[in-house]
Amino acid sequence: MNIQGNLIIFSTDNEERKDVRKLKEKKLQILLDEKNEFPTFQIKDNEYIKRTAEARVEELLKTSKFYIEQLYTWGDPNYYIENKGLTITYLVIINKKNIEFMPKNMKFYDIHIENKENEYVQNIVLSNDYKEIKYKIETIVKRDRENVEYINKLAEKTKITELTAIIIHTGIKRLRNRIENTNIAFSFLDKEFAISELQQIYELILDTKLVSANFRKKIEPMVKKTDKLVKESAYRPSYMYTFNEKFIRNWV
Amino acid sequence: MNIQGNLIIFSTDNEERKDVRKLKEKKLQILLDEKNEFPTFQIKDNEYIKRTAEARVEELLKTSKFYIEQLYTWGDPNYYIENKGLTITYLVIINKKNIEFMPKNMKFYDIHIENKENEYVQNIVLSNDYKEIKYKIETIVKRDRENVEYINKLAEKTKITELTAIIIHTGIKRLRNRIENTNIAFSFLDKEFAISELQQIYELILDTKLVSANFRKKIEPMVKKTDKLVKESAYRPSYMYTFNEKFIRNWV
DNA sequence: GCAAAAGTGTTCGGGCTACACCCATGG
DNA sequence: CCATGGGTGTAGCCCGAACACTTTTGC
Repeated sequence: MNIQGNLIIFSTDNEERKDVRKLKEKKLQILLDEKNEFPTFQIKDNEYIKRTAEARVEELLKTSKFYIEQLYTWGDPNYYIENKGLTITYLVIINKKNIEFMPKNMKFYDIHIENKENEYVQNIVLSNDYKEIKYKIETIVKRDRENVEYINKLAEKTKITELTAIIIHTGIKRLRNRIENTNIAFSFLDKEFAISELQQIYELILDTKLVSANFRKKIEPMVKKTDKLVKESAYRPSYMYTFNEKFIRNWV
Repeated sequence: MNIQGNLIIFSTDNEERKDVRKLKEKKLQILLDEKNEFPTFQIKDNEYIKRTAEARVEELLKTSKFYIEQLYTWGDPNYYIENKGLTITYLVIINKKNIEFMPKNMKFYDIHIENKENEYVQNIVLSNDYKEIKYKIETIVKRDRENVEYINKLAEKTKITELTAIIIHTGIKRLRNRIENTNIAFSFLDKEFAISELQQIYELILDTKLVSANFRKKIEPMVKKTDKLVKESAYRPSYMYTFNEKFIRNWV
C-alpha cells in the first residue's frame, strides 16, 4: 500500500509599516515548494504518525513551536498521476518568529480567499514576489468526490494539482471552523500580542472586517491584559495581552 | 505499510410502546462484532477509499441507504497489539428500516453516554440482551496522544480495546458537532417523521432533555410539514414532517 | 374526565451589532 | 492641530430558555 504524508503549513506575515499612523497589515500564508506542492513525509509501520508529521516540521523549519492536527486522509486515484495510494494531510500553524531556518526550495505564498456569489464558490489567490496563482473553487453539494465535487477551473494553467487545490480549500474550511470554536488563532501570534493583531487573524481567516469594539468584547474572556504597552506607532499604544489558559478548547 | 479501514455504524432502535399514552423511546446504538470490535475492511492501491468503505457497508447490511463520512486516521503503535500500522475509520449513520440483512456475528449495542463531573469526563455504557460493558473516558487536555490523552480505565476487564474506546469517544464528539451544524440527524429517520422523533435524536446524541416548544421553533426552518397524521397512540396525533432540502449543510 | 403529547404564544435575558464618544500617540 | 487606532459605553435586535396555555387523542 502506497501511503504518504504531507503538510499544509499556515503562517502570517507582517508587512512593513508604510505609514506610522496605520497598523501593520498581516497576510495569511502557506508554504509550498518550487513545484507548488506541499512538503511531504514518509510514513512507516510502527511509527506514531502524528509524531512523524511533527518531526518533519521540526526538520524542515528547525523549531518545535507550532500547532499541528490531522486534516484528512485522501484516497481517490483520480487525484494522482502515479503511485495511486493515500495521502494523509496534517495542518500546521506556525508563528514566523519561531522559524529558525527556511528551506531553500520552499516559499511562503500569500493566500487570499474571497467568498463570491454564494457560499459554495471561493476565489483563491496565491502569490509571492515571483508569481501569482489564481483559481476558483466551486463546491457542488451532494456529489460524490469526497462528499462534494470540486472544480479547479484554472488548475492546468497554474500547475496546481487538483489535490493541492482541495487541500487548500479544506484547510481553510478547517481553520474557519476551528477559529470559531477553539483557540487556534493564538498559534499565529507571539505570547504577548495586541487585540488588533488577534482581530487581524480572525479577519484574514474569515475574510471579513470586524468592528473592533465588538471584537474586543467577544474575545475578552479569552485573554488576559498585561501591564506592558506597545509603543511603536503614531497612535495610542495598546496594552499587550496574553492567552487565558482557562480557555483551552479541544475539538474532534 | 499495513493499513486497514473500519466502520463505526450508528443507528437507533425504537422500543416497543409499553404505554399507549407514552412516546416510543429511541435508543442510540452502534454495531460491534462478537469480539466487541468494529467491522473492518481492506484498502488497496488504486481504489477510492470512501467508495471502498461504502461497499463494505453495502456488503454487510445489504443496503445503499446510509450516511458516511471519514472520521479519523489512527496511527499510534501503542494502540495495536500486532500489525502496527494505520486504521482509517469511517462514521456511518443508518436507519434500521433500511437494513436488509444483519450479519450473524454482529450486534447493535445500545450506547449511552453520560457527561459527568466536567466536560472532559464521560461514562459510556454499551449493552445488549446478553452483556453490558461500562467504561469511563477521561480526556486530558494538552497531552500528546492524538492531541489528548484518553484513559480507558475499565478497558482490560471489558475487553474493549483502547482504540475502540477512543473511536467511540471521537465518533460521539463528531456526531455532537455535526448535529449542531449539519443535517445528519435526518439520516437516522424515515423520510417522514414526527418532530418528537427528531427531538429524541438530538436528545440521545447530546445527552440532554430539550423543551419541545423551543425545539420545534429551532428546527422549524429545516423541516416541511406534510398533511399526513400519525395516529397510533393515545395522545394527540402529530403531523408528519419531511426534511427541507434547502437546509443541506456541508462541513469540513 | 384524564394523562400525555402536539402545538402556539409570551416573556425575559444574554449576546451580538451598530454606533457614539473619549483617550493617547507622533508628527 | 490631525489622523489613527485603543478602549468604553449604550441602545436595539435577535435568538434561545422558561413556561403558560390550548388542542387532540384513546381509554
